[in-house]
Order: sequence, then C-alpha cells, then structure tokens
Amino acid sequence: MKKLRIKDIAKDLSISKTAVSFILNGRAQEKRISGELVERVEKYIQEVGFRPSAIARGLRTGKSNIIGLMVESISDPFFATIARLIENEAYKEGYRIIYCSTDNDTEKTKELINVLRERNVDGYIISPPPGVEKEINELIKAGMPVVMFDRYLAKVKTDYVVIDNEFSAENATRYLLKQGYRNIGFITFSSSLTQMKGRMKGYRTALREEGWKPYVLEIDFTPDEKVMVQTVKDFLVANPKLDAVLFGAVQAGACGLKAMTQLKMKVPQDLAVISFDDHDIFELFATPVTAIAQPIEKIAHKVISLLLDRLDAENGAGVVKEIVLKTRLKVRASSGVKAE
Amino acid sequence: MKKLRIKDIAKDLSISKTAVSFILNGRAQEKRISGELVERVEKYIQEVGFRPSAIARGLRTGKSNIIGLMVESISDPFFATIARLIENEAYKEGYRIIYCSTDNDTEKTKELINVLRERNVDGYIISPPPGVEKEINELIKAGMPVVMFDRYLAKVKTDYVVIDNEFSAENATRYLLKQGYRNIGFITFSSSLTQMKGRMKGYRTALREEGWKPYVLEIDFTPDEKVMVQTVKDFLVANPKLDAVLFGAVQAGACGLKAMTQLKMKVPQDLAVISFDDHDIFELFATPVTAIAQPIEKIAHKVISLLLDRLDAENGAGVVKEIVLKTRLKVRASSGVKAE
DNA sequence: TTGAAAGCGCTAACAA
DNA sequence: TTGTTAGCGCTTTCAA
Repeated sequence: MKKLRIKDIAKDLSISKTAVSFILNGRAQEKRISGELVERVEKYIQEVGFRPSAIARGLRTGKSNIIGLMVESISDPFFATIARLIENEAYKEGYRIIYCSTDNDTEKTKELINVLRERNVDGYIISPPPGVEKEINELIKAGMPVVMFDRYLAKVKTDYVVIDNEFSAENATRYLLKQGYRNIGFITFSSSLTQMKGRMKGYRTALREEGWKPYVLEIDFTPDEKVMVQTVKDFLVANPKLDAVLFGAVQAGACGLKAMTQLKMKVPQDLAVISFDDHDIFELFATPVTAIAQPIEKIAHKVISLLLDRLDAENGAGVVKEIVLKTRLKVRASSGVKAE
Repeated sequence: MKKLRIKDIAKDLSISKTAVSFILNGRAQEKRISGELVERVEKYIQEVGFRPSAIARGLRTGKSNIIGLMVESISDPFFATIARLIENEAYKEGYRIIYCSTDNDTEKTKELINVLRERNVDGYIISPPPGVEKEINELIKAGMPVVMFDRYLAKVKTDYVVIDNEFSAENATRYLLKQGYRNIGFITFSSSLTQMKGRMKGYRTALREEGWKPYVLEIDFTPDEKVMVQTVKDFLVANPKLDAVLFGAVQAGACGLKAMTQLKMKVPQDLAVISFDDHDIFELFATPVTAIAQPIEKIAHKVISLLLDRLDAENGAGVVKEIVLKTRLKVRASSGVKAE
C-alpha cells in the first residue's frame, strides 16, 4: 500500500484534483461544492487514511505550520515544562514544535536560527543568549513572528514575556533581612542576561538600602555538577560570616543544597536559604526551601498566545508587547526567623 | 533583502543551477567541477548567507532530515534528559527533532503518528503507549526506521532499548528484605506497559520466594498532583504494617515523599524507601533516598545510534536489536538496616 | 563541465 | 462546480 496523493484520490473518485484539494482545506462551501460530494470524499479519505503531504503543501504555501522553540536546554525542568505547555496549545492550533537547545552559546544559536530558517518555520519562540541581536532582528525584518521569554534583548524590538526579576530578588532579600539575617549571599550562574542582571540588581538594592554588604558568587556553568558544587562549597567555607543565601536559579539552588549537605550545614540555623524557581527539590529538602515561584503556566500561555496572535495577524508589525509577570514568594522553613 | 534561490545564485555568478546544486551537496568532485569554481560559489554563498530551502529539498528527495520523538511527556525529567541527549547526537548528523507528548494516550498517539507521517519524518523514536501496535507496524512495513525505548510492544518487531526492570525491582526488593524489612509495599502508576509490568513482577517474585506478602498501590495518573499525593497518604494510613516501600517511578516517588512528609513519617524508621529513577529530589531529601538509577546517557546514545544505523542502512529490515541495559542501585540512607 | 528539463505533491488562479 | 495549469525550490537525468 504505497502513499496516496490527491491525484489518486481524484482519480479513484472520478472527480477533479481541485475539488479534493478544496474539500481538504475546508473551502468546499466557499467553492460551492455539493454536500454530497464533500461527504463522499471525506468518507473515502477517512477510509484509506489519506493525509496530504505537509512538505508539498509547505513548499506551495510558504507555511510550514512549525514553530521553532529555542531554549537554553530542553532538559532544564523550567524549560521542559514550558515546552510541554506550549506544545499543547500550539498543537490545538495545528502547529508542531521543533526544539533546539542553545546551551546559551551565541554561535550555536546563530547556526540554529539558520537551521530553523531553512526549514521555513512560521514563528520563533526564543530564550536568547546574548549576542544574537542582529540575527533576530533580521528575522523580524523578514516578517517572522518572534517572541522572547525568560530574558529579552534590549536591542530587539519584539514581544517578550519575563518575570519581575529585580523586584522578586529585592523582595526576597528584604524578607531575609526582616527575618533577622544580615550577611546574605547571592549565588548564581554567571550571566550577562537580563534576567540574571535584574536578580542581581534587586539583591544589591535591598542590601544597599539597608546598609549591608553583598557577597556574590557567580558560578561558571559546566556540565559536571560536581565541579559546581565544589565551587559553592569553597565559597561557603571562605565566607563563614554568611547567615543566609539567595540562589539565582534552580540549578544554582540544587548545587547549593548539595554543597550545604556535604558541609553538614543546618538550614536555617547555619544558613537560611531562598531560591529562585520552585521545584520539588525545594519542597522535599530536609528543611523545605522558600522559593520564588515563577508562574510557569501563565508564562507559557502568554508566550504562545502572543505568537499565535502574530501568526494570525499576517500584517506583521503591530505594537510590541512587553509582558512582565509577578512571582510568588512561597515561604517555607528555610527562611525562618533567625535564632540567636 | 528577499530570499535567495539556487537560481539566483547561478544567475549572479553566471553559471548553471546544476553546478550550484552539486557544489551545495558536496558532489563537486564527483562531477568534476573545477576547484576554482567551487571556491567561488562557496565564497558567494557564505557572503550572502544562502541556505537552500529544506522544504523544497525534502519534497524532491523524500527526505526531511527530521526525526520524530514521541514520549509520554517532554516535561518529565527522564524524557527531557533523553530528549536533550538525543538532540545533540542527532544534530551532529544533520537531523532535527520534532517532539510530541503522547500523555500515554492511545488515540492521541495514533493521531500524532499521522502528524509526523504527513511531515515525512525520516525516523521515529517512540516510547509507546499500549494499543498502537498496528500503527507502528504500518510504519515499519512502509520502511520507516522505528526505535522504541523505555518500554516496548511485544507485537512490534523493531529495535528497542530498555532496562532490566524485572531484575532491578527484584534486586531492590531483596535488598530491602536483607536490610530487615518484611512488609514491603510497591507504589506505582497504573500501567499495562512492559516496563511497569516488569517492575511489578520483579517485586512480586522477590517477596514470593521469601514468603512475604505484597502490598500494591497503583495510582491513576492525574495532572493534579495533590490528588495523587492523597491517594498515597490513604494507602499508607490504611496499611500501617508497612515498613518499607518501593516506588515504581520518579513521580510516584515524589508523590510518596510528599505524602510521607505530610504524615510526618520518618525515613527509614517509620518507612524505608527505594525508588526507581535517580533524581535530585532523592539525593536531597531529608533522608537521602536509595534509587535505582537508569543509565540515561547510555540509553539515549543507544537509541539514537540504532536509529542512525537504520537511517544509514537504506536497506530496511536488518536484524532487530533488543537492548536491555543494567541499572545501578544507588544505596543511600533511606534503606538503612531496620532498627528494632 | 554545463544547461535544459522533468517532477516531487500541493494550491489556487483561471477558464469552462 | 469542475478541469487545466502554473508554479513553490530543489535534485538529478540526459544530452551537449
């Protein structure tokens, strides 16, 4: 049973290719094709399980019905969850997803943009590394819908969805201060990205305004987690005065908790903890960890809605929408009042 | 700057379309095109950033260079990690990935297979739900390379990569028995899939041979985790004799640990724990949890290698490779010797 | 080495 | 309502 084409269907049913095509595309009524014929064709198509070639259609129409999703790493739980939610909503609208992991690598991302481009994807959802402004702007200039999330690029004028990083970090830091902690560290991955800069800024602001000194550790990301855990351990040992720490991301938090466990530090007695991103590890840690929870569902929903809007719009351009969502501080035992 | 076509390149360089095409496909030497010309064309292509349309090429050649990846849910950390590793290796070989989450839903999966089929994907990596034997067999009959993983379908004769579920579960159960536990429960998601059946069987075998009674809870999966946690709580409360429990999957383990935390049960004093799949939550739990770790890298590597082999082979058929990998019991404090 | 031309399967303008 | 036809951009055969 070889693959059928529209032509075959038409021949089998002794009707025209055009009619089949119109019926397939739901334009039967518009083209005034008899309901009787429509039914006959649909029944036949059903029977033989005919599926028109998306490739051929794509070549002809210039639409691929594919959305390119570029994230730092699809295995990151935050991005994996977003990917899942986006997939669901996109699917309902007839779009499929091709994903790429950028590793936050500028050159790799440029290449990946080209890869998606040659596949004629209809729209892009990008959590961009720094340095790809030019490439994304070219995409936009070529009329492609692009939505950024998690971070944005100041020099790229297109929709984005982010959280209020600065406020969230400041708020969490102030919370620690209110609980009685004074020497509060900030541990995060080194990054020039907007979201990390915002978190860092909020942390520094809170401390500065209250007159306390910042202690910052920027971890270089490596695939070998042990190395990163060791970095955190060294930092904690080198700064025994610390009584609290804010982690800038879930992986930083995971490394930190492992480091603290290995150092046999008690939470919150030896060190209070708050981390960005909520995750099972924080809920289940020996002392449940206070987390700055991102509204993941809302982020995913906004992202795909914005993209679908642009996809529908046709007319390109339109107002640029910059969405900033609020986080929620989920207070748990790790940030309890300082005992002394 | 509109999109270039091969034709434009040829015109700009005053040479033939054919030459450009051959050079693009690395067949210049074979076609005895002068090195000088090749260089000139490559330089120009570089300069203007020309990328041939993958769609047009796909239509012409029948190859899409896309691999379809179908997993239960891309947000599941196990599948997300696999997806990432597969992406990397596939990318090196020039393949891109379209993913779909099946939700383990038979009808949805059938539809998704068709979706991938109409996109002309070159190969399939599937972690199949039950009931899609017919559809997958059709794929295979049509000459499509298919590799299954995590579980397999007995009635589908194609490559697969799984772990030794039965042995792993039996081994873990025996370990608990050796540590002095006697009333050992098994908590898992309800499933007729091979991997879960294997785990169940191994668990039962160990208990039967040692003369102890099984206690099984099969959780119905729901997106609302609270419901599942409650189910586990009810089960634990209803079976106060339990002194140990084996979780059949990481999510079951997560639900279980949450339930136990809420019930203020101490591990391992009130209940010893071992879970399938290793994960940060197990490492970081108040009492670190013994885990049956799957060799994720090896699984991903095997899966994509098998698929690439088949993709290269052309000749279809070939011997069916059924790979069974070993797991590793990572012993932690949650399965310490029973105190009494 | 090069050029012409067919055709992958589909859509859609146009004519009937 | 229906049929014809011209491409979409690329690969590849064949002849020059």
